[in-house]
Amino acid sequence: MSKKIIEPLSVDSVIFGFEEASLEVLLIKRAIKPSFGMWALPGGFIRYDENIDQASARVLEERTGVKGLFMEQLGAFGEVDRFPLGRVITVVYYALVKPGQYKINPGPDASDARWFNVKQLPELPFDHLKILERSLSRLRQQLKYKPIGFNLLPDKFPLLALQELYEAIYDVEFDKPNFRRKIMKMNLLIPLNEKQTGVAHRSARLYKFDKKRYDSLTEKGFIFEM
Amino acid sequence: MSKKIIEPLSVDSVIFGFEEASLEVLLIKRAIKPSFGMWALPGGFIRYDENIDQASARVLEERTGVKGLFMEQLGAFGEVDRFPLGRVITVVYYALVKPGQYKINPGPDASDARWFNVKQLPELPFDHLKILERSLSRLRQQLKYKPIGFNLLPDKFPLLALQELYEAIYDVEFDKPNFRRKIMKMNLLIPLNEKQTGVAHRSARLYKFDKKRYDSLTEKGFIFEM
DNA sequence: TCAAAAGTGTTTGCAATACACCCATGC
DNA sequence: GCATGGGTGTATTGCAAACACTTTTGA
Repeated sequence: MSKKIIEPLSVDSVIFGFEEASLEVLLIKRAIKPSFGMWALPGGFIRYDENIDQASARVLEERTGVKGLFMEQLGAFGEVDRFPLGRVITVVYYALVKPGQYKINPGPDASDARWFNVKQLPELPFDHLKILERSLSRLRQQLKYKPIGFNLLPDKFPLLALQELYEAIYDVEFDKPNFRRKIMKMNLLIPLNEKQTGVAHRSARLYKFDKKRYDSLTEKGFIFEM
Repeated sequence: MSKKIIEPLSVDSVIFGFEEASLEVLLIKRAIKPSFGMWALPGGFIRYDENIDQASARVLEERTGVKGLFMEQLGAFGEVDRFPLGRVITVVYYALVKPGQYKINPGPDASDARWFNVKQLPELPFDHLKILERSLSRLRQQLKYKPIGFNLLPDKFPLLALQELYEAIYDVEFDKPNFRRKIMKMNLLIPLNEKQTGVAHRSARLYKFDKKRYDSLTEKGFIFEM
């Protein structure tokens, strides 16, 4: 595979995770200039023989070890002076990873990588803060009418985990009984014959997302709405 | 102003208009190779001294004569073989124009330009059909919770025009009294002391969109929803 | 037996829907 | 007078919000 890159074009990734009931984003500590040593979004350049989706998927796999991560394009960012060393336009993707199914790898251009709570971000270089804010608002928007939140949860989860996910991302609180009913009425969850273990209270039933059912309902005009 | 361009990067515009109660898109007839003579989306290259928004705004003004058209970025399209003469990634914007406030100009690379009903499109070159479909679905999505539909109507319009706009774009029918009440309850329209003229029925009151009120309501957490 | 979360039941009020009806205008 | 759209009134229904309540588990 040729590694010849398209010079004025990069991809950057906003990787979201949900850990300890709060929304987190994966940042890398830059080991290259410019902005050496700063925490920043992971990224890379686009090669001549791959499309932009593939470039983004490659970067995501490099950093998380996961193939086929959920990702979606946010858009292109192209202020004239956004990158100090030259005119580089970047295409941004945001991605969602499930807890415990990845292995963080800083990559060749970074000395470290870790999760940051989206409410406690370090100073970011270039236009990365703007990119992150836009990703977050797109995520919030998408979550309202697409069931992509399941990509932030383990395959099997109790209902409260789903509720906490929405509460953390929108910074609101829901009534548990009502939330429960709303979700169950959609018929998008498959109840499992498994329960939580090791909790200091009544253990909850686990569910998994029924993607097939969602797809078939969507074809019939069903619209997911939170 | 330097006209030096960034070679592997173009902008394309999906310009929507609302004419005769149906949603239309502006296409140009290509007067350059490749795909000479085909109807296609208008576009151009990005210059070194402008950001991508500016590049898109420039293209939009070239074709419609209107400065400051409503526009929003759809995203970047970058299949390896999308353009036959070389690797060109394009950043797409969709724009909305009000009836009668523009003057169509094919531009230097086209021999003609005209509106096409989105349901009766000619054959399009490259990935332009995919781009158009994605623009349309983004437009439908955005229209649901942002009052951008007013950018497709004249400044002064009767309520039925707004209803017809939503009906045409979503291909549904609404109950007139209910639609009316729903809109009026939002308090986003300023009733004018003007009426339609030259219609063969009772003339309707005209309204204009109250952008200031929308902005202030939005700050307070109001969410527009159709 | 207490804390904490799981899970059920029920009341209430708002808002979308459906539809009957009268009003104004041009031909 | 009749066709066409403008515009108002009102009954019905469904559903989301609020909250009281019982159940299960671990410590």
